[in-house]
Order: sequence, then C-alpha cells, then structure tokens
Amino acid sequence: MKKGDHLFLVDGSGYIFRAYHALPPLTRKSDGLPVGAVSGFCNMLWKLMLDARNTDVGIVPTHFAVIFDYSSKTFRNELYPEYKANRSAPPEDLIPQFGLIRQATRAFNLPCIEMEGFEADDLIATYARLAREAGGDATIVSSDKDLMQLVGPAVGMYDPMKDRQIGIPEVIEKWGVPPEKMIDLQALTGDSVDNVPGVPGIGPKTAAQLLEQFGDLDTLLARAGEIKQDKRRQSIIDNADKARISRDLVTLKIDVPVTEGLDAFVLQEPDGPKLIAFLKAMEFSTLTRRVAEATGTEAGEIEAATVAVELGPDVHGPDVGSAGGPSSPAGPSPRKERGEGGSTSAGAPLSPSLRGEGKGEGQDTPSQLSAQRAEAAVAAKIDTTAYTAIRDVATLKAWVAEATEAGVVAFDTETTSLDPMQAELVGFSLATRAGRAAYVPLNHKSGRDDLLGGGLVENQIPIRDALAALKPLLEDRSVLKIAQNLKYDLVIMNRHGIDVAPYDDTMLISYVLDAGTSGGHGMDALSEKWLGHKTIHFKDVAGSGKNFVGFDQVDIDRATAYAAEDADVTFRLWEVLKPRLAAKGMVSVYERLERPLVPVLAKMEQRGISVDRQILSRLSGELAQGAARLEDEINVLAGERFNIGSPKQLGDILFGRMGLPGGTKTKTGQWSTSAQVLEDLAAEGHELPRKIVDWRQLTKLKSTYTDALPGFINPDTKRVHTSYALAATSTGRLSSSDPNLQNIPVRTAEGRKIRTAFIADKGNKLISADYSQIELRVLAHVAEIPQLKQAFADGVDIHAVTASEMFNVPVEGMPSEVRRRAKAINFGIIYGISAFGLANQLSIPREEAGAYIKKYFERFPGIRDYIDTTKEYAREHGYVETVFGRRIHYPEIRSSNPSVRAFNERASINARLQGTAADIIRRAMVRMDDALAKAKLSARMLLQVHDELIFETVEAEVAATIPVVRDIMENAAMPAVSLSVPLQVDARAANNWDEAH
DNA sequence: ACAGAAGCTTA
DNA sequence: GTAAGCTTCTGTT
Repeated sequence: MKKGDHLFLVDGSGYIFRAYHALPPLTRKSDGLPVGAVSGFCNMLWKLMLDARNTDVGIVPTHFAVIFDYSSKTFRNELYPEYKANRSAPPEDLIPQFGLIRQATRAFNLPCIEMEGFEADDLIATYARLAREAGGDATIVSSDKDLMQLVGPAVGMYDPMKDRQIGIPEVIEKWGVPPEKMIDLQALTGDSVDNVPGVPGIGPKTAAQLLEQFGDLDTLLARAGEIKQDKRRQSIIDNADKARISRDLVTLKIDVPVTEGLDAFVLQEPDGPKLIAFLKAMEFSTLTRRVAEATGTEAGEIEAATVAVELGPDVHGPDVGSAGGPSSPAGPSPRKERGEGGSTSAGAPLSPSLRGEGKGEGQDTPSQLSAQRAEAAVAAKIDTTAYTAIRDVATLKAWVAEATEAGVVAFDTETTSLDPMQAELVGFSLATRAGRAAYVPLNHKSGRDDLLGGGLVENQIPIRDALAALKPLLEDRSVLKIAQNLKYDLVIMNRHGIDVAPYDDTMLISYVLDAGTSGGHGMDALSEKWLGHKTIHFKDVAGSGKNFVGFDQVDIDRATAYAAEDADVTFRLWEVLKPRLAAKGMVSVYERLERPLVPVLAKMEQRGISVDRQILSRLSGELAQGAARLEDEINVLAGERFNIGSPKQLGDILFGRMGLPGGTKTKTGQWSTSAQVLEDLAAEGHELPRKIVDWRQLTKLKSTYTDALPGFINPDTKRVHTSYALAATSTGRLSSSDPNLQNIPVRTAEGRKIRTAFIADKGNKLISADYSQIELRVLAHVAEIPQLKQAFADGVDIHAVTASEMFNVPVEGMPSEVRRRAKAINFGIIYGISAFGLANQLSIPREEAGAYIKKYFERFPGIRDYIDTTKEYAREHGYVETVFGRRIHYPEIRSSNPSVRAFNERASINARLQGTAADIIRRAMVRMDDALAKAKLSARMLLQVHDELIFETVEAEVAATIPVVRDIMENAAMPAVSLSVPLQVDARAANNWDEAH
C-alpha cells in the first residue's frame, strides 16, 4: 500500500444488524430462508464496487476488506465482565444470515477478516492505522459512533445506507467534540447497549461541554471539584473509576496482531460467474441482472450455487442466554478468502497511536494541520536556481522511480499555445516534494532561423522516449498526480495517448475553499497568497504581444527555472491546500462536484462541434449589406459622417448637436447611448435611434459571431473546440471562452440564424436537452413554497400561477401583460429582487414595483423568509451554501456602504439558487458518459450552456438516447438530495442547434 | 500594447 | 435585481 492508495474497511457485523433492523423484515427466499440482511448487504457491496470502478464518484478504493466480529468474548470481558452482558441473543431469523453474509463477501471476491478475541472495531482500527502509516487513506464503511474516534485527516467514514460521508466536521456537528475526543466523551456518557457504565447523569451534551471546558478526561477528573453544579460534580467524583474503565472499554485497539497484511486487500475485479452463482442461489433477481450486465456475463448460463447455511461464530451472541454453540471453536472459521498475500507483514511494528503523532506535525485536527502547513509554507524559501534539467532517459527514469516511490508527484506541461488542441508539447516538469523539481525539455528550438536542420537544441530526450518513460507514472493508480488546472495538461496528454489518474488539482481545491474571496485561483495568485512567493511570470519568459515567442524558443536554463518552479509551487500549494479541504468540511464538494468533472470537460473540449463555414460566410455577407445600408441612412439622418460605433460621437450628435431629450449620463460623464435609451427615443418617433439599434445588432452579430467563429475552426479536426473554465465563476457555473459558446444568440430571428451553422456530422443529429425553469424549481424547494411546489408538481405554467395568486386573475384567459409582470417578478426573486431593478425591467414607477414586491411577499411569505435568512446567514458566516454544500464567499457583505452591502445581499440570494442549479447539472455531466456507455449508446456530450446539454449521435440512436439523457438529468440531485420539486428536461434532436433547441 | 468603459450576447 | 465573455472605442503607457 502506498501514498494515494485508499483502503475501504466495511464493518460487516455492524452492517448486518443495521440492515436487519432498517429493512422490511419480509424478504425471504422461496424456501422460507430469511435473507433481508443478506440482500441489503449485497446491494451495498455492489454499489461500493460500482463506485470503486467509477472514478467520477470520487473516492476510489484501491484496497478493500470486510471485517466481522468473531465471537462475543473479547479481551474487554476480562477488563469488565459486564461488558455487553445485557445484550440479548440475535433475532432468530437473523441467525442463518451471518454465515450467508460471509459467503456473500467471498462471492464478491473480497477478503473476509475476523479474529478471535477482538471485535471488528479493533481490527478496523488496526488496519486504518496501518493504511495511514503506509501513507494511504482509509474509509470505514459504517456509521457506528464507536468508530468515530478513528476519523482523522487520512481516515474517514461512510454511511452506505444514508450515502453520507462522515469526516471530522460531521463528528463535531453530531457530538460537539472532534474525533480525538470521542473516547473521552464515550467514557463519560457510557453506552447502555454495550453496558459501558460511564458517569450517571452525564449525556453527550454535558460531556461535550465538560470536555470543551477541561480539555480531556484526566484533567476533568483531576479538577472535578471546580464543577459548579452540585449533582454533576458529585457524580463525576463518585464515578471517576467507572469513567476510567469505560474509557478502556471504548478505546479501540490499534495494535491487534493481525495476520493479513494490507497487500492482501488489493481490490480485485469481481468474478462475474462466481458472484452470479451466489446471487442466483439467493434469488436476488434484480441484482443478478445488474451484475450480469456490468460484468458482461450471460446470467442464464450460470447455475445457482449450492449455499449451505453455516453457523458463523458470531451467532453465539453474547454469553448470556444465547443459542449456545462452542464459544471458542477449534476449527477456526474462514479467515482470509482471497489473496495469498505475504503471510507476514502487518501486525508487526506496533507504533504509537492513530492520533497525535506524525512526523513533526501534531495532527490533532485538520485545522491544526492546515495551519501548520500554511505557516511552514510561507517560512520555506523557494530557490528557482536549484532545479535541474533532465537531458537523458536514464535520469528521467530515475525521477520516475523516485516519484513512484514517493507515491505523489506534481506535474506540469509546457507548450507552444494556450489552446491545448493546437499546442505542441515543448517539455514537462515534475516535483516529488517541496524544493525538488526538474524540467524535461523535449522540443526547444535554437534561436537561429535557418532552413536546414530545424534548429532543434541538442541533448533533448526524443518525445516518444520521454513519454514512454512518463506514461506508466501518469497512469499508475498508486501515484497521485498533482496539477494546477489539470484539464489543460489532460488534453495535451490525451492527445499523446496518456490518461492521467488519480489526480488532484490545486486550482480546484482553491476554488472549492475560496470561491468568492478576492483574487482568482491562478497559480501566480495562489503562490503569493499561500507561499508568499512571487512566481516567474510567463510573459517575462516568453514575452507577450509582438515580443511573444513560443515556449520552444525559450532558452533551456530559463525554461527550467520557470517550468520546474511551476511544479514545485504546485506541489507546495497542494501541501497547504489539501488539508484545508478536510478542515473546512469541503472534501465531498471537491470530490463529487469538481474533480470528476475535469476529464468530462477535457473530453467535451476535445470532441468540439462542427460549424458550417459556408453558412457563416453567407450570413456575414447579408449582415454586411444590411449594416452598410443602415450606415448610409444614419449618415443622412445625422447630417454628417461619423463613427457609428463610437458611443461618444453618437452621444454628442444625438444629445448635443440634435438636442434630443431624455439624455442620461454614464458614470464617466458621457452621454449614455444604451439600447434602453435609444429604444425610448425610438418610441417617441425618432428615426435615427431606431436605426442605430438595428445597426448595432447587425454589426454585433457579424463581428462577434459570423466573422469570429470561422477563425476557431481547428485545421486538423475541422471542428470548434471551446474552452470551459471550472473555476471562473463564484457560483459554481462553468464559463466558456475561445470561443464563448454559451452566448450564441437565440432571442431574435436574425440571431438564431447563427445557430443553424452549428451542425451535426453526416448521418448524425444534435440533441439539445435543457432543464425547464431549474432555478425557480430550486427556489420552490429551498424556500419551501407550497403553491410553487404544487404548480411544478402539476406541470402547469408557473408564471401564470404566480400571476393568478398575486392578482386574483384566473389562469384561463389571462392577459399576457399580467403574466409578463409575474414572470419578471419571479426572475427578480432569483436575482435578489429590488424595487429599483423591477421598475427598470418593467418600465414602471418604482413605487408600483415596490407594491408588487410587497404583494408577492404577502402571497408567498416563505420567499421573504428565504431572503431574510439568506442575508442573515451570509452576514454571520461571510458565505452562503448551495443545497450540495458548495460555499460562495461574500467578504464585503458587512460593508458599511449600503449599496455595496445590498449588492452582496442580492448576489448571495442568487448564488444559492444559481449555484444549486449549477451543482445539479454538474452531477448530471459527471454521470452522463457512464450512463450512455452502460446503455450501449454512442452519443457524445459536446456542450454545456448552464441549463442545457448538447449531444451528437448517430440518427439511429436518437430515440434511445433521449430517455437516458433525460433520466440522468432529471435525477441528478439524487441520491445526495431529494428535491421536493420534480426537475423537468425538454429534449429534441435536429440537424442543427437552432432546430434542436 | 494594454486597460477600462460601454455595449451586447447568453442563462 | 444574478452570473458570465467578446468587441469596439478611447485614453494611457
């Protein structure tokens, strides 16, 4: 087991009881054998195995084991004979299931671990420690509070029945103390189920408060006299011994002399036939079918296994009154079922504890760790002259070996272009730890521009050889690759046939932690912020503007300083930022909403979309003609030739020379010539402003779209490849640039013609699938507005219903103006409504707008509450959260400037809604490719436009694709969140984007 | 050559 | 009233 590896430890015994009680007791096999818990267990394992193979889900186990109790007699009974003494025998219909669940584990090809004299919890504690010491992480699949003491930076818990991660913040939230204090807390509270005495009269709340006050149990017991409350003081003094023995009982043993090493737990592919044979025997038809599909096994050809009901050891419940059986069986029950593994290893070096040691880092809590890391990072100086240039394969291989050994490596590419689809690889850099970084030049050219020889600088490793050496490292599942804006490097590497996994992206970690705080998430900014180090800037190395030279023209020494510094800084940023994720409780946002999207977007960008050059060219001609005609007319009306594109000149003519009324000034004192102003003038019968507005529309379409887009057609692929930014918006939305394909016109007929140029390849169709009113639906859910929820549930016109509620007008035969106003108000809410804004939007007096808003709040009081609580929350915390836990910071929310404050309040109101919608479509995107593949469909996801996804697929598969896409999108919030409002997705296919939309 | 303002496109 | 990106013009460097 190495750094970056991840061990899953399933608390098998805990799960059995929990599944038995949680699931309906009815499940029986045809012969009457009760199998409810077995069924729950198998489904849970299968889900974990699926997730394990789906990097999109987040945590991906490399190692896996299921742990069981062996018998009820453990060393704890010697400490305290009453331990678990009052536990009754397991229910009758559960007894046969113990053995079946062990068989199920074996059928899944998973190790089944237990040991006499120890509880499952002790084995879990020991293995978690071993994993951590090996540099890996562990996830304990359980929700038992007894295991929460193990949670730490490298150890988390996962509750499979609630699909919930339990980390340090969750422990603190539930118990009021961090994991390392759980032992003391349990010692005080005791546990009636396990018969751990504790201190009478002390429950979790009091215990947490006492531990907060005194620090730990020993201090508390020593200074118990200081406790104010008479009864409480007396009880603690009287029961100090009980507290101490309770502590011994609840403290998990982390040094069990286990016989299986972690190497025996390496996760194996499930053996389809073997598993199906077992599932068939259990008569789990749904799961059998799923497993058959996923493993490509023909279930019909497999015979059900013969399953004997074996009485597993833990049937012999606690010694009292149970169904008997040998309490220390001679024939030990199955121990390891798979993986020969070294019989040696584990159990040997029984070092300190799972908590509180560490190499120079007192890792008491993630907060402390991240604080220490941050301090150390600023203190460490960065020496850009200390890096090496790797000029031969042997040295490169040595670095690769070093990185493999380290289990973690920072990685960065240097190329000739910002466009990863056109960029040529020039070199790459690696860092194996802070300060140890190197650059590998591959394709640097000498300055001489001679025609002969091409000017390739000598002593560079041929690209093919270098990539052959690098590929195993980048694809090594046990080596974590760290990059800053990995998506770029991923596209470059994909083009060279290399996949990169597993990985972390420092830009995305920063984004999850600090969206909305001042400054971006680029490396230069992050380096200054967290390392106090000013990086070498790209333009100082490669120039800019007309002085720009490709990176391949840069001198290798200079390139080495720049490139290796990038890797070094990236590594250091990771060391600082990664622990902050856990400290701030943001791990799951990062792992579910950010990290898995990187390869999804990389693929979308690489696919690109076909744009018809001819259509754009024809449109451009038409637009030019129209604009020229308008120019002539405008010049005649104005009485002089001027630059129509200059708002300054236009303003002088309209409001100065011609003296038109209604002029307003912009903040710089210029006459405003905005469309609104010109429209108003046009409405009063002035011809010139109308023509200006039309001229602007035509020239806008021409310059931004018909003329610019063809320049983005990639000469190799003949397609347009946009670039999506993952960390550009504060709310979690993506942004698109080079070109921006998220603002292609749609509202006017003229503009829509641009969309007809976005086409499917021959024999294919474009499918557009968009969420209907997603933000309003989120509002209805978050603010819990019964009328809106009902309207969405009924699938009726939401704006008409709103209008009907507000103005007491029946929906039937409603004037369009009434509906329009209600619609404006609904959107206004999403934007953090103000009377000023609504008045502007509807061109009505501010008083009237204010009255509408008042009326709206009267009819939907929940909206008012939503707005108020959001503002309050933002003011208190400095951020707001989406339904999925994404945080958006508003550092200026407490500004003394009322307009700044109001702006931040509106933004925070909007952010929860816009951000939640963004999270939902992100979840859909993360799952989409797998869902399509599983349905054996070849559709490719090409574009995202905030609430819309565009696909391309062969005509024959259109009909089958749409329901799959719709299903994934409409259920994207599940299972993390069950929205109280249905999501609706409209989808259609056509030859071009205009007709599909 | 660059930065900011104004204006316009989208969800 | 929210969130973005691109083009043109304009003044500064």
